Amino acid sequence: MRNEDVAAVFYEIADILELQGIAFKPQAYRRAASAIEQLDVEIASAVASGTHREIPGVGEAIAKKIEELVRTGSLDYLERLRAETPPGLLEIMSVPDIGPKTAMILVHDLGVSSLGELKEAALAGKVKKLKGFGERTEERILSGIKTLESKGRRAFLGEALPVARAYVEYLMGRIRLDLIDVCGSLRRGKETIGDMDILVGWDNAPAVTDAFTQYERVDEVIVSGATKTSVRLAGGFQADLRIVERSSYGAALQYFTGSKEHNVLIRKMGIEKGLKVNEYGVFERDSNRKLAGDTEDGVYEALGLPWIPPELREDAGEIDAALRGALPTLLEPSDVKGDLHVHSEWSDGADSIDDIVSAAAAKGHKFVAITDHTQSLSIANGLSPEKVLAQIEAVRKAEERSEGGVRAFAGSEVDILADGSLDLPPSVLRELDVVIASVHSRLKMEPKEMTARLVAAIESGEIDIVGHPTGRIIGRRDPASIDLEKVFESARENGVMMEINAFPDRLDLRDAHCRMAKDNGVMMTIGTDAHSLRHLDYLEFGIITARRGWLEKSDVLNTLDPAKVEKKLRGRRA
DNA sequence: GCCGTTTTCGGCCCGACTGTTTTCAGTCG
Repeated sequence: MRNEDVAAVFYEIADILELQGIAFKPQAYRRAASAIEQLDVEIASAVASGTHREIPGVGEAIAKKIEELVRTGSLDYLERLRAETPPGLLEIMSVPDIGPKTAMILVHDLGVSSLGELKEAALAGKVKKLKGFGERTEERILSGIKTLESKGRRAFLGEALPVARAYVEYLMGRIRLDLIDVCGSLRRGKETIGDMDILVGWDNAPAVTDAFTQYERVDEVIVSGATKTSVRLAGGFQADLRIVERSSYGAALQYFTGSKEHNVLIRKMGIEKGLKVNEYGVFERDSNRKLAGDTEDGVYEALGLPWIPPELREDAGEIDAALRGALPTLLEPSDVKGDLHVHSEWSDGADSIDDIVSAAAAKGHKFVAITDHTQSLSIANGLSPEKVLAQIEAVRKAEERSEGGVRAFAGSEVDILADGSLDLPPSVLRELDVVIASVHSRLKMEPKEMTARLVAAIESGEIDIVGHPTGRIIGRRDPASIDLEKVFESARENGVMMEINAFPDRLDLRDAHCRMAKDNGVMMTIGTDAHSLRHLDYLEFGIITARRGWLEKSDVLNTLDPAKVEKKLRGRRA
């Protein structure tokens, strides 16, 4: 069982307990689930060493359940909970505005047992006749079901960020705003986004609300009050606007950035210090005197903490680290000097090497690596050994022709074949400046086999980087079953690096795995996996992922000057 | 179910908005 699988079990338990009207336990299970998700070791090895009991939020009862999950792959307790849950309840609770109480009434008093039946009942006007229900509630339920049907998956960070930035730009064009930020999971850089939160500090709330709801991409205004408005954008994406007085802006920014779990800890710290923390500021409980609120820095300072970067605010040990003065100095976008994974028209990319080098120069890169696919990936027009050698010459010439002073590395994204061997002979690999090795086939191997396959590639001594190490595609393909700690150990011993693939639907390694790699002493690289020039912009998402993985400048190869990058890469042949 | 410079028992973050209400519960973030 992977950490995500164990977390999913506890999230489901929390949902069912909540449905049963049980208080506090759901939070306890959610806290444990979230901690396990963020864990920087494999849960199985934590159990093996007995350290799973030390995970925050994991006590005696949950520890036992983790052991059972790791040992048997399933959990009796969850099976029992499922069995006693009326069918359709969880599904019905997933409708916006239907929580545990409402869902229970619908199932019991109306006798519906699926979303479809609920919709039918609402359309037939049966819902509004229930005690405590009315016309508006029935409409809301129908609209909620419609939302659910049209919404589909969460958006990738790479999709949502440009939409949010366009919205902010529009608002700033309508009204002169100096205090406006995107907050929520977007500001924290989560890999997928449920909805976007925009915060505005201004004294004329109605004008901002009007501008917000009049945006051309707004399909529907869901709620609109004095300080809070929610709309649905074309395509089903929800956007929330909060307006606060300027003097509360920092507190609101902190509050609406979240995560919820991080904020709960912040407020508990406040309580211990006799303070009340809300979106308006930090107040003394007794006198209600305001201690902070206009800046986010000030809020943390009032609690005796340094400012914590949004990407770390996940209740993953950041508050502890802050108290100890041990927060990492995170990688900054300006630290990153180039892109280490780009495809050209030689394989399945859209652009010429010349155009890629020029585009990299225009973006201010100091280097770019051309890394096309190899022969066995015929679907992507993979290159034969002869073509690889020819391409090396082509890259050298493109670099000479270029005017931006960009160093162009001749590389390859060589396939790791099923037996762990590489898709190009050593004689060719040794001519290359950079060798990324990736798995593109037979992704569903058994964990032992897949781990051995990656370790064999790492131990070959012919590669620099493992590309998109888990092979996951967010929302579509699960990560391969791999013992990542074994892979990282082998990588450290052999001086091989792990890629953060910045493509929006990959982000692989993901945040928690970056942290795991770092803890295992492995160096990381960032590559866009660009297949066209506009994909070169994806570098940002790799940087955000690195930050969420607690990575510092010194953990990432891309922060070095070209000469030093080259020296490090040449190291594999020494 | 977890947790402890106030606690090993008794707490557990905080406020906006809505709808169906005569004063508040449910939901959300």
